[in-house]
Amino acid sequence: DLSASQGRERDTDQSPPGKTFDWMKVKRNPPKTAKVADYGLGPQNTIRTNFTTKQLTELEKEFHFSKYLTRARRVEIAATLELNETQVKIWFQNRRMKQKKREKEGLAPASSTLSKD
Amino acid sequence: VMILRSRFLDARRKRRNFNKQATEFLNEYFYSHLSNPYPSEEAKEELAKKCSITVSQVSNWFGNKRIRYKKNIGKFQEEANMYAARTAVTATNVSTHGSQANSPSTP
DNA sequence: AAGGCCGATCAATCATAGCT
DNA sequence: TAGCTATGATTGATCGGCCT
Repeated sequence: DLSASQGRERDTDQSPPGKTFDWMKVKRNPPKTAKVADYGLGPQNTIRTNFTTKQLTELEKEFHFSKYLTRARRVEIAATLELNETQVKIWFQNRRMKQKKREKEGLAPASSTLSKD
Repeated sequence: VMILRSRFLDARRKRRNFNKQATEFLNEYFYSHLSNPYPSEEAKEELAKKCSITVSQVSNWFGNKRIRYKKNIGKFQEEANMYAARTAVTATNVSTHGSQANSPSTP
């Protein structure tokens, strides 16, 4: 299946403002990475890791070399950059998505189907 | 320390606010689908076209809107009521025959 | 059964726009 | 001009689904 979903969606729900729907209650689990304070003193640990310029540069370099990682490569990079294998894996995943998005946008930023409205 | 300051110094980050009309369309969709403000890819494309922005920008807008809305629902009540009332009128026009004809403002 | 990838989204943050 | 809020974009990480 691809995307041949046809059909007009006629759901203009006119729900009463102020009501809390499920999507408003969604809560993501806190990142398992980074635990700055595991001394029992946890104000707000588990924060989004901030990659250093050095790490990003290295990751970027690797990405240019290969869009996908092999287990060995991942282990190696993780060790070198002092990151988890998961972080490296996720970084590549996000990087690929970013690349895709850029290609897509850079294909026809403006002008294309500028017919009369 | 100033180390990571340059997170990329994105020159691209030259943000530009959207047109008032674009924001109108986006908010219209958002509040008329408040129970599930997750436009499909197709819907995003339509909105992008109507607003003269990219699909990504539409996604960004909804992402920010959803997060900020649920973060402080109260702050958006006015806005919510405004758009709710707006769509209510539209809906009424379609299913009403009655009498009091009014507000045909839609050139 | 386990692990990786994709697509979408979350959530926090950045940096600027805009109003007071 | 300074300060604060509104808002678009970026990104590390999560969620659910699919595949191998």
